[in-house]
Amino acid sequence: MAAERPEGYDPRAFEPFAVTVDLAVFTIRAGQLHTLLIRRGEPPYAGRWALPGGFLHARESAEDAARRELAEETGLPDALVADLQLEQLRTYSAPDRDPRMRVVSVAYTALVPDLPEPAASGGGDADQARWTPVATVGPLAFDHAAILADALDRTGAKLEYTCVATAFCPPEFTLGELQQVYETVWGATLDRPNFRRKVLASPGFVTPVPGASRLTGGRGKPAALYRRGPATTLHPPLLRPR
Amino acid sequence: MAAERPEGYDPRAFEPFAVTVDLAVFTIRAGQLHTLLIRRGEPPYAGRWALPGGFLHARESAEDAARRELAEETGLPDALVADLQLEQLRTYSAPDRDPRMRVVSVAYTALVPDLPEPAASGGGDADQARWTPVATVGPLAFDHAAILADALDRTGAKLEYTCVATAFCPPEFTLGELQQVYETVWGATLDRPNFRRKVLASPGFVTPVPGASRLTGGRGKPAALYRRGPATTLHPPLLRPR
DNA sequence: CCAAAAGTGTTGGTACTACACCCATGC
DNA sequence: GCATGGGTGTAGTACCAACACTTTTGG
Repeated sequence: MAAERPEGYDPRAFEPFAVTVDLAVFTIRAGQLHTLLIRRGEPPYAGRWALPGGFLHARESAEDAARRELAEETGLPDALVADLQLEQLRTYSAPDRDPRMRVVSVAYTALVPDLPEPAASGGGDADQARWTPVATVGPLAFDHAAILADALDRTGAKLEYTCVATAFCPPEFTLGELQQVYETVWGATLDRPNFRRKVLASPGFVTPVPGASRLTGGRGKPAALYRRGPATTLHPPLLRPR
Repeated sequence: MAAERPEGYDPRAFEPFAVTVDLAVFTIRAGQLHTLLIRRGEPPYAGRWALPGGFLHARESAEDAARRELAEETGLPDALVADLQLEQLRTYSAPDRDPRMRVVSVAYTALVPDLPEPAASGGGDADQARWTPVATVGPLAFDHAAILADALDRTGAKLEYTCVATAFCPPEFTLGELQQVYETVWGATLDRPNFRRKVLASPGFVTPVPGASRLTGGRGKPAALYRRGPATTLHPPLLRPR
């Protein structure tokens, strides 16, 4: 309550916490949902895989910190990272989630198109960063397995009623590629004609690139290309099969 | 990234933050959506209304802190508060959101049935706590107006696809009362026969109390009574009128 | 009887599922 | 030609909004 708010910097007036961000970064590679993991070089959990993340700087919001960490981990230019899909997931604050000290972590979910493997961090203490299929993720450091599970749930749900699926695709994509995003994240197969109609019936979900087309599997009719549209929510929603 | 995680309690390894919870507590009184506000007794924002909230204790999760503050502000017994609807909204971390120091706040939304006016805090420095119609809320302290707006958006959306509406009702309620919850939060009128059918068609949303009935407006046929059912999500969703 | 609130029935339109079918390309 | 993937058409169904109607109470 307001009565407890500190009136200055008196260190007795509040408990000091460290605040971090953790990132669940998803992409689709070779028809499988992957997440970016880094391998810890120091205890606790040395050698364990963990979600990328880090401490908030002194005058930085959690979202700014998340974008900064994302740029560092993926090696993407900051300009590109600035308009990537980034959504606050939730905050994890169990007192014992970090064995060393009290750390409260704000988790974010990022959806990115297929990117090159992150450059090995030159001599850093995190010895590697790697895209890992979510199906093969083993035990993670801290409570990161729970964060990852929450992020997966939320991402699956968001596909139903928002346009975020396009964040997994390159700037120009085919409806078949967009459908594969849904099928991969949901682990379900969808009817192609109906998927197509629902997407095109949602105003602002995708906009056609006139005249452009691309062969996908080497064979078959070249598919028309689309770009992400201006809409962010999906009316009506594209519901998962039961 | 993991490399930046502190290896011990070295105060130079991380920026110290204060962590608080803020609560957007909603109830329905006399057909209007109300929120619980407290009046600040000290600067900054002395005399301004603010959301209830407070600092995390040393070994307490954000949700535990939110329930503790909720019990303190509403005067409800802890046992009752333990199973009230409480949902993490999001975390607010702008560097300047508190003029005195760096404070990161985890916001929660709570939905409660109609309660008595909170007892005046005996000689505390927060001089009053009061239920206020959301339509008449003026400027608030800190970024609490933004938190309240986010909480309203989320609550309206959650009514569509979850069963939380029953949290606004007493243990036994009529379908008319449940419908008023939707109409009040959404600011829309619904068709009674269709509302009734949708609610009863959602398995586990409500369970009938056999034989029980109650007069609502003094006149008219007494309405059957229902209790909250075991379900938490609504299939199919109960969508807002466009 | 009348007003008010609860509850039931019916109907027309919309939207969606599940298919069958046609088109364009590589081999 | 045939396999493969893109794209169109359509019939049956399920759902849903709108509104007419019946029931039960108080005055």
